[in-house]
Amino acid sequence: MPRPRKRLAGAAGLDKKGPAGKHVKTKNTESSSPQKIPASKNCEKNTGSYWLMKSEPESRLEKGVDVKFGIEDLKAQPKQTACWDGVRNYQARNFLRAMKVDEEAFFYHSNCKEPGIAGLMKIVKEAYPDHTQFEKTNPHYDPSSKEDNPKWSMVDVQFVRMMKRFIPLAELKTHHQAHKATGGPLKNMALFTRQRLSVQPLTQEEFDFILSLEEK
DNA sequence: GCCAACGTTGGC
DNA sequence: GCCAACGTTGGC
Repeated sequence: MPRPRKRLAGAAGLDKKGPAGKHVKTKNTESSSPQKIPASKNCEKNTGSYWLMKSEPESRLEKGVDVKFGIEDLKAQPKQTACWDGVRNYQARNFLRAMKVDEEAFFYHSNCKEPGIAGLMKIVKEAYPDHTQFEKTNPHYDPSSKEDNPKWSMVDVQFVRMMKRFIPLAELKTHHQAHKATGGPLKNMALFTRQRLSVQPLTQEEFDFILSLEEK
């Protein structure tokens, strides 16, 4: 996305930085399907999908603007809430549009010294137009997007908690490789099979397995 | 800083 | 519509 990059925007009107855009900008075709995530089908609580969203925790200038936005930055926002702007990839955008309030997402640190999952957040506002696409000085400005038909969306996310311990990418990769060989929950994890996708879905099994790693 | 992966652009 | 060139993502 953009790489994460993102910046600013406060959620709900505050203006601070939001999570940044996380990665991806790109435009693919609108045809990427909005995805279908297995939804559970009942009406209990939390039957929705799980997500993983990437953002860069270390400073990096993009068009002169620092796109840093790590989990500590989210935690520091008013109400520990921020908008996730800057996504400029159609497939990632479609996942943003599929998110429902209260669904949980891992906050993944990318393009940094130690990449991996830093914590948990939840969706507190469903997709709405990403205002940064219309701001000429924003690193993710998209001159092809029109106000009356915005191309890009964002959601608001709220910090839930840090992982009990940071889960490094290298560790996830080790499990992914073992699971590919002998079967296991991370066998098809998007982090490895859809390498550059900054917003991605996780199955219940993937989510639960990753949470179980906290105890090791 | 290098570079592999992969999405986008644009000539034809 | 093909595909080479190019730009971005993001690990290492």
